[in-house]
Amino acid sequence: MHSFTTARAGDDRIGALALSTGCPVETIRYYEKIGLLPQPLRTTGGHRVYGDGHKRRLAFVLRGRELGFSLEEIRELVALAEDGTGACQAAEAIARRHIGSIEARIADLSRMLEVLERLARACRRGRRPHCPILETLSDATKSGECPEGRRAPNRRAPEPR
Amino acid sequence: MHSFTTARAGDDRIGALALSTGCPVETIRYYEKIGLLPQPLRTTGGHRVYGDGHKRRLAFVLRGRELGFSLEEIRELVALAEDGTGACQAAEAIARRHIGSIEARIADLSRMLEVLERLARACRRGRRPHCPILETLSDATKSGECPEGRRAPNRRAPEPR
DNA sequence: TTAGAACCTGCAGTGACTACAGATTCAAGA
DNA sequence: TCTTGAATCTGTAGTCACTGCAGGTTCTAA
Repeated sequence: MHSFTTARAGDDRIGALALSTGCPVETIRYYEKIGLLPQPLRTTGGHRVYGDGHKRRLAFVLRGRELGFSLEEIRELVALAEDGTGACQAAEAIARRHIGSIEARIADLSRMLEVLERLARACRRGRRPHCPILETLSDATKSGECPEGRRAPNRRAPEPR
Repeated sequence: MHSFTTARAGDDRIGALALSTGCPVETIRYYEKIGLLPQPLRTTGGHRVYGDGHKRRLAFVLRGRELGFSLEEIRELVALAEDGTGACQAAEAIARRHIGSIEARIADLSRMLEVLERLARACRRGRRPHCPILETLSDATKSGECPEGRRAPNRRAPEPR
């Protein structure tokens, strides 16, 4: 009937899996390539066939990404989920570390926002001889500076996008 | 005395410029390569020599980065700063757009933070049969889900780092 | 049988750097 | 003048998490 090497009810091709999870096909293949998803079965022609185990694993990864974990962190979390002993403490440690970095990023972004909104308001009030935004960028002694003065050199980019 | 093609008081080598701005040497060269900084003069041996104009331009770029602008946005802002006519309105538009994207990123991060903190607290309260973090990742119908249910597929990564 | 959708592999590009190799130049001391 | 070692040079590759494309193969429905 069909040419699956091992076909079961509920098996999906990559396109169907992409559709049901909202994860692009290319990304699924990428996750497999870097070892975050196990290799699925194949049809005789070489097309991937996913069973329930694969689907659960992909969902795990995607939920991790929604919470902002890096793929390396997710890799650790996957290992913990499959291990068991002491997993909860280790998972909590990963989460706390991640929470710290999110808080730091929010703090960074909030500082930027504050300065930018002040500058944009100054633009709007207008009738200044020069643009407050461009002046601030051209010369930090002008209105845009942070209250605490010159900040430490930024080794990591503030907004890597 | 020295071998500058055109030497002036206040001229700096790349190392001194890096030191005074806090911007790594490699990054300065990178900005030059992508055309964000103009090509500096050179010594007869080929070492870069920076004058005040270059220093001001680098400072402009770095302040833009501190405010989270992308290098492309900074490129536009540089052009506006050198142009003049209507520059303020254009600069404000760029800033407002940037403000919008920062607000969106803060909102994303705040949502993540909320879920993560709830999960980490649940871990700490402990004595559960299973780890709340790992359970949430394994099965979204558990405690970690957002109130509005399954979110739209995330085409852009939530935290690209 | 055939058309076309879906899938395959492999590679290149993104942004904003960062790191390295291997060569050259510079400045200061002997 | 010579030497030493720091600073600089160019060019390339790696980072993260994908995304897009070229060129080929397989699958499925009519």
